[in-house]
Amino acid sequence: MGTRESTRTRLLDATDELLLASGDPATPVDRILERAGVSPATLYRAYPSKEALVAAALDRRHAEWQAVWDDAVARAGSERDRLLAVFDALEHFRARATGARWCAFLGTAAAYADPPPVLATAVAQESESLHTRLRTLAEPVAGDRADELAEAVALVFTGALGMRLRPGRAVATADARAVAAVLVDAAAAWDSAAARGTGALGDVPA
Amino acid sequence: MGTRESTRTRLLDATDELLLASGDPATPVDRILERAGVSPATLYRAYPSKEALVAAALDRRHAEWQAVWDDAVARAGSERDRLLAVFDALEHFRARATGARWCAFLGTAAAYADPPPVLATAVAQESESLHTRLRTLAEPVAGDRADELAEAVALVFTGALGMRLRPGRAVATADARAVAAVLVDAAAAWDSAAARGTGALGDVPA
DNA sequence: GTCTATAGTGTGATAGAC
DNA sequence: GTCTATCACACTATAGAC
Repeated sequence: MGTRESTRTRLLDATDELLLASGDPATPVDRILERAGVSPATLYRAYPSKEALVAAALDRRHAEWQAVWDDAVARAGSERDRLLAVFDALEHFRARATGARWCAFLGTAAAYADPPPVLATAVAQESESLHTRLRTLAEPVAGDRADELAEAVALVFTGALGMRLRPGRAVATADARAVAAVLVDAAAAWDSAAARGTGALGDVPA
Repeated sequence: MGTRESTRTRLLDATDELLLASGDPATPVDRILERAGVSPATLYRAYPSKEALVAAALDRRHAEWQAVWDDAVARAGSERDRLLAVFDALEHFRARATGARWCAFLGTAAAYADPPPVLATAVAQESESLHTRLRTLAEPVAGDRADELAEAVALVFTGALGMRLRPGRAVATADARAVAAVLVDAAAAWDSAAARGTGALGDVPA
């Protein structure tokens, strides 16, 4: 399929570094081509459009993220820690060479009021897998209220990413994890209270 | 300084609707000019650049947001509710004619890896005032740990905005408020425990 | 034959002259 | 308010190098 270092790989690397990690949605193709050491013709034989290239880079990034997250879950020693492992994974993921300015997927979603289908799909897949996995990990902790807890953890997780856009107000991953831990423990209390058939502190207002 | 409906106002209105609310950072000037019924020359006599116009629109939006937030705080009946009023304000603010796709300020921050100074300033002002106000409102509830609680509320608030970028996963403002309420109550427990001179449940890890 | 280099096209934008 | 200079971008087409 290619030379020694596939041109596709070089294109994906350049896109990952220049566009996704830097979080500059206006990165022109020329800079990607230059960095990849690839000519325009080669790009457009490999991918039908710039957006398709970006989508492919997002897909690859997603797979890497899943792997990092899996490892973090595997290292965790309790059900509570397995649910919170998403924050440990984030710390590892961010520490890589191509850690993103805030989030490659949300950044792509933010760039388009009406995203091209190929990008909408890439973004939606990450959001879906985030929810599905959190939902699964929340179940042993929160039982019937796993959906609620998964949403709360996703909220804090997404908040930690978004806070990086606020100058001087980025939140340490450990702090976000601690905030989520309070929610996890509260939910665990609801759940065991429910198991005992009583209501508990957090029977939310409206 | 203008005709009957100042051209500046019409430009700001158009920018607010077309660029900030729709959350499309690539909105061209032409569409703004067309909507405002204003000629290019007029724009560039009023503002030195497109970015300066956007910054002015952000500043105006910020002032409106502050007013809505002030009202919500004034309507609240307890210190706890005054801190959580930021979510009531968000609900009101979003319900206006020009409610944003997710957030006009974070959207601007996301659009540029290295924002033009005039925009960086507009964005930073909103983030600063968010923190300062939350910090002040958190003090009666959390005492010494007001900073921590303010950061946690900002985290959930920003998370609620960011979740709107996840297709099908937007979080109801009321749900985000309920999540924040759990954190507020936990912090209040820490604070009163501290007042009694004991440690409490949430003595966070690292 | 896959790739590079380069030149070129169409489009649409910012900015400013008239 | 019209009109235009300049530019940058996505993408294509051609011709040759390894």
